[in-house]
Amino acid sequence: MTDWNQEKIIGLRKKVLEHEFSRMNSRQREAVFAVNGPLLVLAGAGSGKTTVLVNRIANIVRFGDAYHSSEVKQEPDTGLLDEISRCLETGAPLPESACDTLAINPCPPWKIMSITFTNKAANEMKERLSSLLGKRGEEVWASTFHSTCARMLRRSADRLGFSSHFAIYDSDDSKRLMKECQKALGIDDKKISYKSALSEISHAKDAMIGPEEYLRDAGNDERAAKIGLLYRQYQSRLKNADAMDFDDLIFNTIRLFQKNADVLDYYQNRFRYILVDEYQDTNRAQYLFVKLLSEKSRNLCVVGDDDQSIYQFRGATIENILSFEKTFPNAHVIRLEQNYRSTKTILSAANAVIANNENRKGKTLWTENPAGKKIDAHVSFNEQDEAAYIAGIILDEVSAGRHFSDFAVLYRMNSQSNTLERAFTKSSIPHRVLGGLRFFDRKEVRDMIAYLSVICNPSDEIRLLRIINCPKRAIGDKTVAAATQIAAGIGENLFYVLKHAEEFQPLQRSAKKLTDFANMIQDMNSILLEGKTSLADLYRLMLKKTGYVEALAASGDENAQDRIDNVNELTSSLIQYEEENGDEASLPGYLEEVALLADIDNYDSSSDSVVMMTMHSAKGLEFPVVFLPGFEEGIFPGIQAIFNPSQIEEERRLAYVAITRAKEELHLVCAGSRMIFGSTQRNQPSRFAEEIPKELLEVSRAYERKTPAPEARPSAPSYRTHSAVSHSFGAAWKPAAEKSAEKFRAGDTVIHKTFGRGMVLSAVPMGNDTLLEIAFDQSGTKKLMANYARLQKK
DNA sequence: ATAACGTATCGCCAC
DNA sequence: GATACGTTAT
Repeated sequence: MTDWNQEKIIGLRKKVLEHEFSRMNSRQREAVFAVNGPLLVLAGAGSGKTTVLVNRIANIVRFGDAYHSSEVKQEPDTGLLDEISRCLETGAPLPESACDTLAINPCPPWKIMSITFTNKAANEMKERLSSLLGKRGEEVWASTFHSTCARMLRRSADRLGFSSHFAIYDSDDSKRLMKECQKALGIDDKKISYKSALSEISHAKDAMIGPEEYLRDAGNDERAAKIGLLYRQYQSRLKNADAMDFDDLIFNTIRLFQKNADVLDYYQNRFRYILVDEYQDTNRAQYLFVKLLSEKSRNLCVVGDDDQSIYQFRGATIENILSFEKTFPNAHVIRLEQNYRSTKTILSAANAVIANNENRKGKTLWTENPAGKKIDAHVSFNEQDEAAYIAGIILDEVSAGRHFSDFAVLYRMNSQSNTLERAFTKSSIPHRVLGGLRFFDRKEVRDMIAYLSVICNPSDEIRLLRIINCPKRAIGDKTVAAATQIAAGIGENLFYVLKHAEEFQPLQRSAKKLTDFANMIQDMNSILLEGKTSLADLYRLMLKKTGYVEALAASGDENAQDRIDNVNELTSSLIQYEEENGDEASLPGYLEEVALLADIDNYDSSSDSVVMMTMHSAKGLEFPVVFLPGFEEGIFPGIQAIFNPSQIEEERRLAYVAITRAKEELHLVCAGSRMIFGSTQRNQPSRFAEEIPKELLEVSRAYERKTPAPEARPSAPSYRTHSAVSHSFGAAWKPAAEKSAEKFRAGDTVIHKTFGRGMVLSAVPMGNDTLLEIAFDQSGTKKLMANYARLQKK
């Protein structure tokens, strides 16, 4: 092949690749083609980072490093070259054979690891990979840190003295376990709360400090020494229960790598490319994990935004992103600053707010999108009015043609959701609340999970303790304490003691109850091990044997039916899991999935309802209209952050995340007074609202929306005026029950406050309300909800 | 010894 | 406002 030919082929190849990824901007393409070596992508909100990640993987799988390579594998025959040129001209997709010819060092998909933050993001990644790469896309390892580590640990669990089906403890289990440890060591919760102990231990694990080392470091510090003892006890109990907590998953994987060169070597060779999303939210241990894995290949790509780092409270360190270039010499850095999501107004507001932070890399997002509406900053009287205000806007805009699913309400803390929810229910606005009490956090569901865990692994003491007397089996605290003590004394696990209760003098009295219980668990364990029964059937059998549902029904609990429904709902969850995983399905597998589930994972954007969640959960999502209630000092920023500059910066980043979720419209709402933790507080509007340039805002106050009440004065309303106006304000918006009596039908002539006179064309009942189609004399035909359109019949 | 009842406490964000 | 604990009734 002549030099000339080679050059021509390389040139053509570049053209083809650029064409293949032509839907992206040049910066994004740069990231897609920068395949080898460390790469840091600083991706602002809405700059298309998921697209970049997915396409980068697709490029690696299909073309390898062809874009930057000067190598030419073989001279393609002229027929193929002609065909490629034709495709370039017409924009037709490239034949697969052409990809093969052009590719240099393409990478099999299973050699690529992509780590995301939530399962939802991982699934989205998998879906987009499948649509881009077909079946090959499914072979990419795309999951969260925790599931990736769990997967690796199960393979080599024996090296660490765990079984391959070890249990994963979530924070509730950890909490229970820590309380047991405190009890065992006689450490008063008032001196060292289980919370502070757990958080200390979590930090220690993040720094890769084990219990013994921690105790050594404690020295003369009495408190640290006690925590060290708790730490040691906690870990030894976890080990005995064949269980790991969330932090252990990362910690133990790193230990596994450090102590077993062959294992590390295997994974270093196996994964040629590693990609990490949301890198700003990784902690030290996660950084170490990624660093170890990529040491050989050096092909590490991390994507993140220092301005969106909102998990420092749980150990994420912004250092990881700020010092990436130092840690990985010759790292390539690419900034994505074009935003495709929001209007100019929203983006300017976000930029203005985040500019007040000191500690950041600094970047300014821009967009080609239109300026859009001004940001609505509204001051309402109290939290009920705030909720009513939001409900009112939603109804107005739905009447004007928006869908309920266009709206999101993002709040700082879950406890804010109640008032909002009540207002929505009252106005029959379909809505879903994410977070708060998750399905899998409900007591009865946790009980069922505990049963399944114990059936799977009877040495799981924490779960065993949870269910031993639930439903009531007349096994009391004293008996349990005695049994636990015996177990510790003879070095066997609790289950063994229960099973052989007759042999132990102190347990004589309750021996039968204990052995009955143990036998029941063991029977089901045998059935599980036989492997002939489906998980759903095993679960049904378990319900029958334990009599849990009957006990619930007899309990007289007013929510009994709900709880029974939840217990039964778990059957569907098991069936679904089995369907999705086929032969791979296993009880430990199911339990792992459940343990690593985040509530955002259940978010399904397809149903037409308003979604409510915390600002944290909303990271990575976008909505046409976003409401941010509680935009007040003391709520957001939260009271605990106000006197701490670094926490204020984190809150401000959260504000930045929240604001940039909005595509078209943003509403900042605050309340002049609010009931919080049982007492009424009067909060100033949030400093973050003050940081937005005035010209971007459209400020309104509650009394301006309605007919101004004569006693309402524009500045600092007294408590009296406030309550009076608040009442009339609330009443004006509260029409659901009263007004629905007024029925409209086709042919009626009506008057609307803003649209004027019109005639009802059709009336379709919808839930508690009626959807009206009205032809207005002036403003054309509109669809309105009868109860909220404030129509007058003529 | 166990269960039911009443009282004190404490609140965010999440894998 | 729920949940964890301590107290009392069986």
